[in-house]
Amino acid sequence: MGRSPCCDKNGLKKGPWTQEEDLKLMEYVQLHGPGNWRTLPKNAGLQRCGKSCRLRWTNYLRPDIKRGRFSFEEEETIIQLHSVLGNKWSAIAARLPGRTDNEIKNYWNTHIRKRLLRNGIDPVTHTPRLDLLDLSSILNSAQLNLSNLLNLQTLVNPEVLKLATLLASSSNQENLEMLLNNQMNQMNQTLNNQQLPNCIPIATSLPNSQLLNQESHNQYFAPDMVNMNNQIIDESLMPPCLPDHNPLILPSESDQFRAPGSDIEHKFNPTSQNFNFDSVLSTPMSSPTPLNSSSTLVNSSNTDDDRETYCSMFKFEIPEGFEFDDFI
DNA sequence: AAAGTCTGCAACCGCTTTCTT
DNA sequence: CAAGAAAGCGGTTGCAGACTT
Repeated sequence: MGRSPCCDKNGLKKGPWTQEEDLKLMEYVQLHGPGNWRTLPKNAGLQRCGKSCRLRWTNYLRPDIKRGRFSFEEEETIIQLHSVLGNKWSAIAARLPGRTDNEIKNYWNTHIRKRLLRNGIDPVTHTPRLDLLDLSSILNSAQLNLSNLLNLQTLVNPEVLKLATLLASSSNQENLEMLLNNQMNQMNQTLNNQQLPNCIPIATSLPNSQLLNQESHNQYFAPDMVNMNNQIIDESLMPPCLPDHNPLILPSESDQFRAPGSDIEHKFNPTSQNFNFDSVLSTPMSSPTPLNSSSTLVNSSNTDDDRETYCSMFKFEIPEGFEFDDFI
């Protein structure tokens, strides 16, 4: 037979916890440690279900819980992880010390999700919502080479569409045309060269100050982290910023990088002293239009509602056969 | 100032997985 | 091995406070 019931549901209190109840629970857990929630309410003198006690402890009373507003880095991390893990809040919370899955879930639903929607990005797929994209204004642009777009229709770059959505919503037609022309130049070069087997660099105009801070960076690129070939990656060679859609996959030795608009290739080689991401980033772009011409639109402002996050320097494709569930 | 609406979040609900007997 | 409860988890709700009309 199975266990006996954890509690008799009749007569148990529900709803908000009082200070007295919190105190009883905290004192009991401090003495006996968390766990054994079945017998805890009775032993602690609480008229609560064990499940309720466990939730109260894990979501509110635990001493290591970080209180207060989510930082910019935390928010960025949540977005990046959600693009990979989806609504696996506990898995996301495991990588955000001091934050609970419930807290992250609430923050996602009340803040991040709304902001993504407002920016025309589907919060489920993390891709632009094409139904909101004003394509007619793009296609009617006098300066835009329509044939280029049509030729590239099989290479729709989600990053282009994402940025185009933002720009379209800002009614800044000039910047939109500049950006699309720039992106098309880059894609044409990629097409011509037929390279970059596993990794496609994505252009951004972020200054280095908006890359991940050290703490967040260390969470993903720990000193003992290995690449796909089980080789330990030198910390100094790790990317300065989280990859966009797959922050937990590091490049393998066969991966190549190229700065946007540049002809110079950089091969990722953890054992080489010649490779570093800064050299990729500092490679001058050959495009006639500086990408940072749109920086006023994509820069992070750090205000409450409009902290747009464009931390993506590189976008990594997920290797075939890679199992997220195994990874998690 | 009052009523209505919106927002944020703690807590609950119900399903699935894990564990105990 | 099976039954059934505990634990874990994501979705949803209810309510207090903030904001708007």
